[in-house]
Amino acid sequence: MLMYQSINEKLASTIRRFIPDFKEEDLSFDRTGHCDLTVRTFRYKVENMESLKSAVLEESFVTNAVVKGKYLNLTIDSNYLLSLMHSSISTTGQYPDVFQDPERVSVEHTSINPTGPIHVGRVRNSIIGDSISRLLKRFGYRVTTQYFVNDSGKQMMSLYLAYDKYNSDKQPTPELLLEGYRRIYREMEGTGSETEVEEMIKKYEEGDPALINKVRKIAGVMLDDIKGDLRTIGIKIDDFTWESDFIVSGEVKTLISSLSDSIKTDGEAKYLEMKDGRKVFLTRSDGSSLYLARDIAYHMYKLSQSDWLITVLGEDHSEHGKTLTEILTTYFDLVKRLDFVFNAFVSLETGSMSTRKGNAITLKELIEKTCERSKEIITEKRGGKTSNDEIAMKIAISAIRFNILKVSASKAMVFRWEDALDFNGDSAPFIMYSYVRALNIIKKSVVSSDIENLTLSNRELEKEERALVLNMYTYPLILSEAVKNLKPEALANYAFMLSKSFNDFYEKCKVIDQEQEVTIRRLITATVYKSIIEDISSIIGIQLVKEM
RNA sequence: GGGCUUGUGGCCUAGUAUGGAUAAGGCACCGUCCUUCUAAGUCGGUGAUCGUGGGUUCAAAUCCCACCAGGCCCGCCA
Repeated sequence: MLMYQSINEKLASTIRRFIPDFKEEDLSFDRTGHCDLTVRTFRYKVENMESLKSAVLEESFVTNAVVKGKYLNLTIDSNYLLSLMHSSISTTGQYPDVFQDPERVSVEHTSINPTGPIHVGRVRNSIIGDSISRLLKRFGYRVTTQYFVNDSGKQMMSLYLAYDKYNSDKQPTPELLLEGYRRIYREMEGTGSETEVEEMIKKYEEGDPALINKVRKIAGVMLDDIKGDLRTIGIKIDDFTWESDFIVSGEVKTLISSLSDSIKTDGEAKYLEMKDGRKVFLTRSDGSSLYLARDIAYHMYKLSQSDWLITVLGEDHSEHGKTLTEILTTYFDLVKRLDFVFNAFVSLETGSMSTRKGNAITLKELIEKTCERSKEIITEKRGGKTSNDEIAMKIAISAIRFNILKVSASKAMVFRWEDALDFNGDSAPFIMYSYVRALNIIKKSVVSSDIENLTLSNRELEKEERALVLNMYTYPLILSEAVKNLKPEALANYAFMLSKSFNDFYEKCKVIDQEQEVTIRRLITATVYKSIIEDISSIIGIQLVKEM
């Protein structure tokens, strides 16, 4: 949790001396160019705006106040804000400060069936989930990331069966498995017969240890491939749980019997009736369990070790999320916090992506092309000098993560190569480049060693400098909102806005070779910017570089 | 048919939770700025009935209702 206390809180309490029911939300940083911070008084009866103004002016950090209709427009002392941020960074190493929260949070994401390599459509879920988990860690929570591995359904059985039928004499590789998977689906579609797979599901469900071992071995090959791809873009998952574990351990059976008072039956199949009348099935009529039953068991498992569960799912699972929530709250008296984040799909201009159809753009492919493009640009910028592969890779990965994260999760995306390979404007390289500029200023400045002990004068700042300081000051608010709404994309958008603001500062306010007091102040400004960008980058997965 | 969700300049997006001042950016296009901390940058310009129609309000991109269009779901699949 953040230690930060904003000046808004202090101001609000001062204002309450005149307006007892004043709410902090009527105090906001101004984006229309009238002032720094505005007080809106529309909702309240204010007899004397002038006396409110004088009271607010008593706050040392308010340097000016102007009444404009129902608005009270304030100018804030930028030097004060800058010194707040600077002292936080020099004493604790970061702004805002943070303290460890004992609450344990579980973040489940990705959880794709290991029937093929991860593709651009799926990786959105991973990027959002990973960013949320890093965001909560930054906020002080104890976070565990989770992946639920489906090894018991039709898709997994088909993958295994295909290997067993066509390629069992060969060493299983992701490519070989994928080829067999596509082939067996074509055959099943052709013959219309799925009996072989169905029999196998039944055997699996009965807990046949030899079969489970073999299927997991095959699934493991694909899963390792997925893990490797995720690792490349900086994503690590702590805990992998296999669906079949809950079948083998008998937890699914225990769960179902614990629900026996509420369960209804259709023939031999067991289901629960939801409040809206929907029937949700837990078992088939042959007694085998269904995904919902196993996922309830999985959620119970996660609940046993966490205080707050977050599950990132594709939007096709939104009904499932609703069902789970209803079951956990009504039948298991869940009091812990349970959140689902749904992401809309990424499609191609030609339509949806599908591993089975083979028209998906894999993450590998995306990384490769983006990296190539990145190398090209570096070579171009450096005037033909050799490019640095490590820097190119970091730029590529950051660009990929940023491009996918920056769009709100609920919004459908169309993947276009031209957008993916554009490193201008609203992109990670823009932010990374601004960061390099800040580093260069700090590196080249001669007074940097004394920066810890400097005091700021009260001299008026340039417009661009003031704007940057104010924008940086709001970082903790952005961070808190992102946590509250589970919207890591807010940080991506903020990082871009802040970098744009830094670029304005960079163009207009020279740091080196100015009057010493000006140099120092601007150096501190650049240092705070550097710190915030490092902080955000570690959350949204931008891999900063020292030169570009 | 029912449910969920999205609709903002030519294209892409932010803002919608908690209504508040001339709707904020990016791409593309036209023009500007490198002997000064890296031009992957800066500044200026063109370009918006915020899907449509009603309603609530002193005030609506934001709240309510209806409609239109796209996406997703409505399985003893996962």
